[in-house]
Amino acid sequence: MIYIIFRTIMSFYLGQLICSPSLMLSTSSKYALKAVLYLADQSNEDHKVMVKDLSKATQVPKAYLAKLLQALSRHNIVSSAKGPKGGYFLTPENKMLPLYSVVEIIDGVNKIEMCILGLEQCSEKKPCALHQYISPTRELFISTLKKMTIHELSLDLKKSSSFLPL
Amino acid sequence: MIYIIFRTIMSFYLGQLICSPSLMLSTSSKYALKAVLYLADQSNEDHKVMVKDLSKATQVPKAYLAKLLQALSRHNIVSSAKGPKGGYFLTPENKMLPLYSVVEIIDGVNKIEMCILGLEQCSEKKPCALHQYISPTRELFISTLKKMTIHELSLDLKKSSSFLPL
DNA sequence: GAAATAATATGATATATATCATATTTCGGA
DNA sequence: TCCGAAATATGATATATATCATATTATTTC
Repeated sequence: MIYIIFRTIMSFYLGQLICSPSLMLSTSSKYALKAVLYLADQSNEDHKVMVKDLSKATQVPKAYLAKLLQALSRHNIVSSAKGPKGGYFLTPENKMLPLYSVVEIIDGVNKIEMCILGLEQCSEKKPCALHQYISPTRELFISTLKKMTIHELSLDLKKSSSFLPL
Repeated sequence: MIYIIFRTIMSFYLGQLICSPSLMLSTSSKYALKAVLYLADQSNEDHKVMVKDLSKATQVPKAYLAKLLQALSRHNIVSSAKGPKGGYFLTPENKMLPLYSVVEIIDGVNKIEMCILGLEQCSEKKPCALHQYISPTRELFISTLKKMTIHELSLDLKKSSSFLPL
């Protein structure tokens, strides 16, 4: 309670919210990516991971993560098995998928490709004021997400050139 | 009401929310940028624009826009005058500011520069799995926002190489 | 084939964000 | 110098998003 009040005061002082989620991706997408990353590193057909453990490893609330994983599973981005010895895992085929697939399912294509100002009418032919300047960034972002496969990322983790999230 | 139900069903079907805000920037930043853009094109010291009119032009709810403008005004990103003949406007100095200033005030630096997975511990030295791949995009994004001045954008509008939002 | 396990499905709640409403201050003009 | 216009400040409400809780279904193991 006191914390909330403090936060509110500080927020006003700073003219912004504290500890708000970062830009670029939605919180949901971030959570999903974290989970997929963990699965890429730790799971396979013979070693499935339960939401419970995924939740601990990624610091994402269990039930919320479960919903995200269900969506991914429904769209065959991740694999799952019910019952004892069950859990989530990634098949080699899953690992070949680009990160884009994850974001696509969670946030949706429209969200990813939408004009930066959120203008429906904005297009190459009738660009908004920011369009031409932001286009390179957007294209780089999207092509990066499309190029990077889950597998690649897990290789980095194996050779320790990157680290798993807490 | 019916609409809400329809939306919910469709959302479930698609596995995602419909018409959700785009990525990259927060809705607030988008609104603020739209307003600033309009001001850059339409206002000067002798021709101030009231929130009411800004609201109409940008399709942003009046009271919400007011709050955003107040924050910008408090931080001298935009100028304002109270009373009759008052309103918001941009001075030449205001126009020299980069778009980054707007986003900085509305979303905050932390939000802009935060790790894409939202990991506090992520850094050059201890990068998360996405860090190295996303860095170019992030840097391009930030440098673009820092380079583009409000003035530049208004020039585009004048020579009609871009269009004002509805 | 019964019991336990874990994903799936669904609904309810909390929090953050966006939106609305109203009071206060400041300024210009009659 | 008083009235009205407009920004400012603040609080209240609604909506979207994130979080929690529970019931259902499928699968393994004994």
